[in-house]
Amino acid sequence: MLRLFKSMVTNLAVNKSRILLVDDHRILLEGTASLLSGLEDYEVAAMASSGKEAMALLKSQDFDILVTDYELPDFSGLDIIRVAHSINPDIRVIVLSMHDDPSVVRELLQANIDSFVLKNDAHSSLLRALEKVSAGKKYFSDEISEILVRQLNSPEEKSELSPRETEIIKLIVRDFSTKQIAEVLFISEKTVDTHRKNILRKTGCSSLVSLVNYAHAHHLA
Amino acid sequence: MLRLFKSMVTNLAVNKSRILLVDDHRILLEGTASLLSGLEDYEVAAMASSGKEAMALLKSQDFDILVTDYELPDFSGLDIIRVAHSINPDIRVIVLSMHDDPSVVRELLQANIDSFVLKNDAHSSLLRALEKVSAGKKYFSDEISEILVRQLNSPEEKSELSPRETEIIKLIVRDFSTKQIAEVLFISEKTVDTHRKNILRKTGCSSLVSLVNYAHAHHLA
DNA sequence: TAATAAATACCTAGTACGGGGTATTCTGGG
DNA sequence: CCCAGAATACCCCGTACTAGGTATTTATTA
Repeated sequence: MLRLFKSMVTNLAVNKSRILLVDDHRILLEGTASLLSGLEDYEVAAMASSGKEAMALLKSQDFDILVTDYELPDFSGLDIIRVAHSINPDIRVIVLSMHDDPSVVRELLQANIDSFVLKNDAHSSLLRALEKVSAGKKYFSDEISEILVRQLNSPEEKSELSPRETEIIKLIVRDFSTKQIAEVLFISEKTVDTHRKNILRKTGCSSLVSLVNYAHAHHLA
Repeated sequence: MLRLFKSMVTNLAVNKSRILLVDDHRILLEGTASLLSGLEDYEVAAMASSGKEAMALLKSQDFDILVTDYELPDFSGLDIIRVAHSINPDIRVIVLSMHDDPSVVRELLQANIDSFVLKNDAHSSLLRALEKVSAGKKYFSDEISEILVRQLNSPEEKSELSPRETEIIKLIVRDFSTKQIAEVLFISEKTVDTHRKNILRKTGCSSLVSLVNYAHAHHLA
């Protein structure tokens, strides 16, 4: 309603939805920005190629829509989403990810995102997502919807691992040491240690080597 | 996008370089096409999101430049490059990859590619690559150049793994400890230790965790 | 035969991991 | 309002791994 009013009295630029675009692959970042540059209702107000940059931008500017990658070098897309929501609870969040890992999808849904689009979808999926979330609706591309249905049909397949543990597994598989994990997650090494031990116990693994194998087998990496 | 694409195709001047763009992530594909659509000297003549599609296009049309991802679902980028070269030995090849794995870089160089650009480079790297290869020159982005230099500075490290080392990698991935490996191979723990260190050095891995990832990536396990 | 690579074995030292605990917030659901 | 689970943090201790070496024996091959 507010936007409708603005469109009547101000120029187009004012009521364009301000998008923050986040992806560590700058080629994709700039390409997507180029695709969106022709649209009337949206403008890419800023771009970031790391979690740190994204968070700085979120703190210094207002955005209507966050379009973010899930896999980032420094932070998880989830971290960025949490920060974004804490600053502006009404921000629409579209996650653009490469992997359709069910556990990731579940994590993100719990974070109350508005849309999930795979990078191998056509860009029309992204456009549809923008339309839908602008209208306050949710949008999930076909593959993601399938995953959702599959999860509903097999509730017993729930993971025993907590979100935090899943997060840490991924860092371990990416060869982050306990110390490094502590640094990027801003927690104590002792805490990471505890998580690691709990992960090994829950997965039945006896070492990081077997855990990496477990991660590959369960598509957690 | 369709309109955009059509305009790119119909807008062609006779001497524009015809580009075939290959990537399984269609969002990146279309974004990159959009980026290149403004250029005078090039036109994205066709796009493919799988190796199969790409090969069909290579057989049915002529292209001057192949811009391809390395990681594809059905074929390796390398396979496409070989097909491209076999059809048109003069085709320029730019590889756009996510990973800067030294062994992948080496493989690609042996396939006589003209340029290697990382996806997290700015798109200006891609533009520079297009210019260079059009002029018959090579272009490698900074990170890749570093890898090349590193390989030159350590020429004895073109090393492939010895049979014994391959054997030991498999045991490591199966979560055998140094002690256990020594037992099953009837050799000293110290020897296993030496092998393990040589393996880490040759593969460029820094820990057993990264080694397990390496093994999975190279189908050694 | 001389050179080379591979496999073998050992040394020292520091760091990280694995297994056993305990304990304090903090949050969501009943 | 309380409880369970999650996330946080710390303790000890022993083992395993990482990183820098050196050195011998055995094939292979130029």
